[in-house]
Amino acid sequence: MSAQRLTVATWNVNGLRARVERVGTWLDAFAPDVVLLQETKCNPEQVPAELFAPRGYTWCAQGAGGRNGVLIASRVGLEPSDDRLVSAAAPASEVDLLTEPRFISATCAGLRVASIYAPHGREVDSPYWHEKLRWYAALRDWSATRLTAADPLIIGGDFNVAPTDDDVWDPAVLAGGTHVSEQERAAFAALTGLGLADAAVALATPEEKAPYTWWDYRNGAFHRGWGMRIDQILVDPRAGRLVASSVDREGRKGASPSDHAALQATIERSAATA
DNA sequence: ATGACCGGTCGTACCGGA
Repeated sequence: MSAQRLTVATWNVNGLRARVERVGTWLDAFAPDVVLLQETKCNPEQVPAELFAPRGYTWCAQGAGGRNGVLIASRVGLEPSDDRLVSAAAPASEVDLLTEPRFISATCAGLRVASIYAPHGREVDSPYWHEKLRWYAALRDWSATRLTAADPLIIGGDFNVAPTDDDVWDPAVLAGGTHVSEQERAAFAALTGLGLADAAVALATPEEKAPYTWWDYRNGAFHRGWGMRIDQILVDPRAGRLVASSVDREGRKGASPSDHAALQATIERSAATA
């Protein structure tokens, strides 16, 4: 029985139009089968088509102006979905982040994949932070529904949560802020609690913990190691066996990087499930 | 290298990011 390997990669590019050259270099180097981008900061019609078509990718995108924006590109087939995140609860203030382009899903090679950009939250207990939690509840509900469907589920993106203290450079410095609060961590844990594996954690070892994916532009944070692991790929075990995960630290170096590094995960699917 | 941000915008300062 043969096996098929499939690599899914996620990257918050912080402006796709400003990152065309780097994204192209990265696609050529890693050749991911499925690409999940966040913070494209452009409308779908502004997506640089020359990035994808010549490399054999088809893509779909959500975007509205110069903020947020998510995209899925695939070279193993792509069937877009118009699913949206829906909340049973109304927003508690005039702020409604479920209307922003932070979620898109598609079916690629028999897998349902989603590219997500979780809200930042700004400050703990602010209206934006409460919206972050409401957004997470909607993502959990959507994920639970998808896990009852036939196609295995993979969700990748910028979750804007560091799931444990191991995922930040200094818990004491960050205490009291967003990304590390008990409520945000519980919201993230509700997703893994559905049975989705955090790929980087699943493949980490005692000697090499799951690597950071984000470093602040300011204060030389990257070179000081002041990072956080806030980008994840969550994998339904039905999708296959996790065999590799890596973070492209090189892509965070040099001139004009994103403040996020790309994260790749490779699964091995049996021929029976492919 | 001992110092340190960036993209996008009805813009040339400001917002939002994490």
